[in-house]
Amino acid sequence: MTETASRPTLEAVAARAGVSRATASRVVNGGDGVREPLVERVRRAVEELGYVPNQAARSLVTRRHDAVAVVIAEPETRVFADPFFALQLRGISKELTTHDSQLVLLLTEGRDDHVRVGRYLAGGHVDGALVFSLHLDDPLPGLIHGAGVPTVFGGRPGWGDGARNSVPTVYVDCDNRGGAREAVRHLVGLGRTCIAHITGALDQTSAVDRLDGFRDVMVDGDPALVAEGDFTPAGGERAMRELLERRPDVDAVFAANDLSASGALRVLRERGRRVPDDVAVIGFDDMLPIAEQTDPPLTSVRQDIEEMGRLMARLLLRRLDRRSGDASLGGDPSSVVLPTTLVRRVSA
Amino acid sequence: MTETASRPTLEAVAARAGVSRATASRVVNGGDGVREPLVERVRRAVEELGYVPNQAARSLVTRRHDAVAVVIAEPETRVFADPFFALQLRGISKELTTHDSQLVLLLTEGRDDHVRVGRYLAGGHVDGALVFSLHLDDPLPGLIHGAGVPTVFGGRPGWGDGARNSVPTVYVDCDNRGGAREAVRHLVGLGRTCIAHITGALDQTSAVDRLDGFRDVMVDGDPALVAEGDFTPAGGERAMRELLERRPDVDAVFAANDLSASGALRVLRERGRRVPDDVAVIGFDDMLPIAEQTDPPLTSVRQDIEEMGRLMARLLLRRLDRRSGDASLGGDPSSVVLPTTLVRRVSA
DNA sequence: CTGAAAGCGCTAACAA
DNA sequence: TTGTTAGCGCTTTCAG
Repeated sequence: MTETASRPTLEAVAARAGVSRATASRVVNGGDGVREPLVERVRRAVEELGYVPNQAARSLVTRRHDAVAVVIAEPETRVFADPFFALQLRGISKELTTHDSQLVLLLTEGRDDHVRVGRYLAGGHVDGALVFSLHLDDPLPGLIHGAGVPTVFGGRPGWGDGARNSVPTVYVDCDNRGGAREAVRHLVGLGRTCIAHITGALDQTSAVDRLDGFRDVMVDGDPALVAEGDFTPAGGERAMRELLERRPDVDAVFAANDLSASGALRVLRERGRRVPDDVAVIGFDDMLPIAEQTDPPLTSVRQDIEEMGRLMARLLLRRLDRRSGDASLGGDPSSVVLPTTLVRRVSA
Repeated sequence: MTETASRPTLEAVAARAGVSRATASRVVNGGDGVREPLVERVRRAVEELGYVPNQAARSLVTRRHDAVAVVIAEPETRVFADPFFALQLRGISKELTTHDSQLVLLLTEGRDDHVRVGRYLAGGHVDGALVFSLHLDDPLPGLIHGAGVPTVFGGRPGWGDGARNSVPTVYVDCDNRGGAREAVRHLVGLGRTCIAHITGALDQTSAVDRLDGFRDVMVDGDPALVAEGDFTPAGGERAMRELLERRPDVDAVFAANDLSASGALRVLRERGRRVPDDVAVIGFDDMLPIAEQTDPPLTSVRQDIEEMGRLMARLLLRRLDRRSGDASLGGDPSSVVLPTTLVRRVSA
């Protein structure tokens, strides 16, 4: 035990099994085309020696890394108020795990970080990237494209559905616009006549899409009934105050997410408006720890966030497989938009 | 542009700069002992070619990976209600970034995952590990120790401060016990006489330590004034109800974290008890998005979570540096316990 | 079906 | 100070 504790190599496994390194390698990588008895012997040797392949050596020759970068570009602290990313990560992690791929997390906070991330991706350390939280003016997509790494985006990027330099953009998103429409229609169905919207941060497509959904239903709505928020509770409060000032007769609010809805709720309570009697409120995301804990519990548009994460990973992995020969899987995967559902609670 | 897009190698850089591969390597790795003009030439070549070192090749010979695993072992969904992990991750990420180290995220959900993580760590893919959220019966520490990877734990592990097989356990935690004492003393100072405690999940040391702190102050307290929670709002509600039933005269509550405090607050409101007039409430963590959003805003024991993450990473990196020669840095780093501060808001 | 041998791109002795 | 050279551990033709 006082020997050098260096881990056993394939060489050692081969020696112990009485085969060549090549055969040992074949067995370790699936064992196709090796006769059963040998397979068995190698397996045993692996077991006994506690052999684990050296990923570095393997990558050096295969040029695969079995690792995927997850880039979260959120300069604001929003990330932390919102369980959103944790859920996505969980979904991604689950999917990657089943494919024996590792998750390399890249958090960025400012301009410098972008450069760093770009370099890292260009460095060929990972097989692909999953990228979140793009803002409209984000330099990241450019850097990523330059790096030439297969990428799937979380949320529709701001540059439109089209191809970008002949590489089609693949993303996973929920039906923000449709979900918003459903929420507003529900308010209409409740008999509300003065329906307002608190937007999200309008440099993100999710906020824009939800606003569009609102307008789809409220054609000819009073522009004063739209107040700009930023997805935070504080933003929701501010917007709600504005709204109350501009249109005291407001009887319903659709907020761009649960967090801003919770802010709105607080202002309404403070002003003595009863929810939902005086003002009905609907959020978006159906983030359980928020929606269920507000007073009153929040009606919200649900999106399956963990599933979105899982799907992103799956699309990326499929694309990677396709690349490395497995031509079977049909064409290049394309973007996916997941449906939403309205979850009714007390607030509307 | 239609050429093979394979990235340039050191060889190419050397050729372009008119030096040997060794010299090019030296420059890329800091350039010590290379004469200025050559350094300059190599730098330029790197620039022009857009050279990025192949990490796999480098690891193969150096046996360093410039990567650290972060293991979050939280089978419950608590992770997502709580911005806790996101904050720690941010701290860790910042620190790792300044050391050019990568963050490999390992999320585990069940027994199988533990095995997988153990194998991964044993596989020598990373230089070290940062491990969170241990529960008392967790098999992970054993696996990790077996893997022989330098590790720093987040939160005091359950097996005591001592060494484990001659390797001292290093962890970073906040002063849970002291913070709890301060909170309870504050309640006493407020003139409260019937002070209750809602515990966290008692299979975690943080919950046990906070309970101990409570008892430090409330020696001879009525055992009926301690109700078991689990760090969730639902657990907090349940515990609060019990408490109200067992001791209707309760006039103060110290909850093991903000989430359970928020649950308690809800029950108190529902029962018509005014906070803080009838019952004073204190939480723990001072998680802003929670503590500031409750009604009324929550007095809480603050711990600097991001700093804890940063510190964990720093300790680990120092240990790694020490290992690889840099003997300068003094002895092996030991555990750190960070102080807490009581943040007064309205609830107490 | 199996083995021998040639590298993948890089660092680190060792020579010059 | 710089260059030469020998691998790091693995996969993958190519013979046998």
